[in-house]
Amino acid sequence: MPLNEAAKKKFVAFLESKSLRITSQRHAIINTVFSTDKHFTADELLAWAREKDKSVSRATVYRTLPLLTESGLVREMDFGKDYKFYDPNYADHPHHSHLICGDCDKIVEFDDEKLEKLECEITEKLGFSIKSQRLQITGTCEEMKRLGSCKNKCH
Amino acid sequence: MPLNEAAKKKFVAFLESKSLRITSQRHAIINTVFSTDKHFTADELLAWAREKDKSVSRATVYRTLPLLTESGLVREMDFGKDYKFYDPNYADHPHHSHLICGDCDKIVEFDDEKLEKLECEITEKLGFSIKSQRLQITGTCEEMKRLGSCKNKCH
DNA sequence: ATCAATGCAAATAATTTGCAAAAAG
DNA sequence: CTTTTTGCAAATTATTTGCATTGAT
Repeated sequence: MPLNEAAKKKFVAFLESKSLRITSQRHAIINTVFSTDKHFTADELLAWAREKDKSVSRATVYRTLPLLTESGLVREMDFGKDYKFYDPNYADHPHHSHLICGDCDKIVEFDDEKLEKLECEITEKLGFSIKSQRLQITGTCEEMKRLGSCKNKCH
Repeated sequence: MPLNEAAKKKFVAFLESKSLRITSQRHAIINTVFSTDKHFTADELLAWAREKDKSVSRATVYRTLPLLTESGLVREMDFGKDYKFYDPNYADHPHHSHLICGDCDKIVEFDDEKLEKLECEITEKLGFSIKSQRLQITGTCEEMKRLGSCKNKCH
């Protein structure tokens, strides 16, 4: 998957706006993060970044992750495991939601305008204005129920 | 807040169905959990349960929590802290969502039929059938923005 | 030069677990 | 009696942090 140049540029601008430095280690981390659309863990990010630059340490990964989330380009996700996942797709799809297959754990991301509008309405009716949203739907694969496996939808 | 007898009965039935025992410590924990509508941490639950039965240990709390979530009567929640919260209101409102005030951290729970229906439709369109859902909306209090504090809505 | 960023190794803190003793059914 | 549950204390594990050194600007 090619590097998402636009996202990288935004993050570099974010760092510069806070007078933070673009070190070679951060370079490796940034390039890794914005060259995938997969959810990743801190551990995976460390391994991938090290393939590009052997000098990246675990501490630097853990120190860079909060910068990425603070910039809004990456979002911390909780899927009930005891470690966190990070989703790099908020750069391109700032409002997306997650559908998780309860059978095979595959995660589908989706955007839905009607949903977005409804959430906004509900929020305003309660006296707030919406800032952000996280929706996780857990589902069962229909294919799975009919055929005993969810080849098409879930693998 | 009075004990939610119905929820307690359901959980006791759940334990019996798995031939698990109703010990005095579990009694104290169950009574605590179903006598509040607040989200709580493991640590808080331990403190509260100990007020009822001094012999409850941290280990027992941590061993009982997964039983509560497995029963579906309590749900584990992630609000971005490094410890988990537990929500005892799924017994009475199995589909509720959370609206979090970004200004004062107050959490409002709400049910919405239209939302539920829409989520179901989206899920089916993607080839799944819905099993469960978690929605967290973060908002800004209107009162806050106008008056500089959110007395009515948020405190 | 200056000040932020690094790697390392040690610290932190929530949660889990092994085990021998206690209690439920 | 049998089997589960308990408390305790030690273990686990993701993440954080102090510090002396390095590197970006």
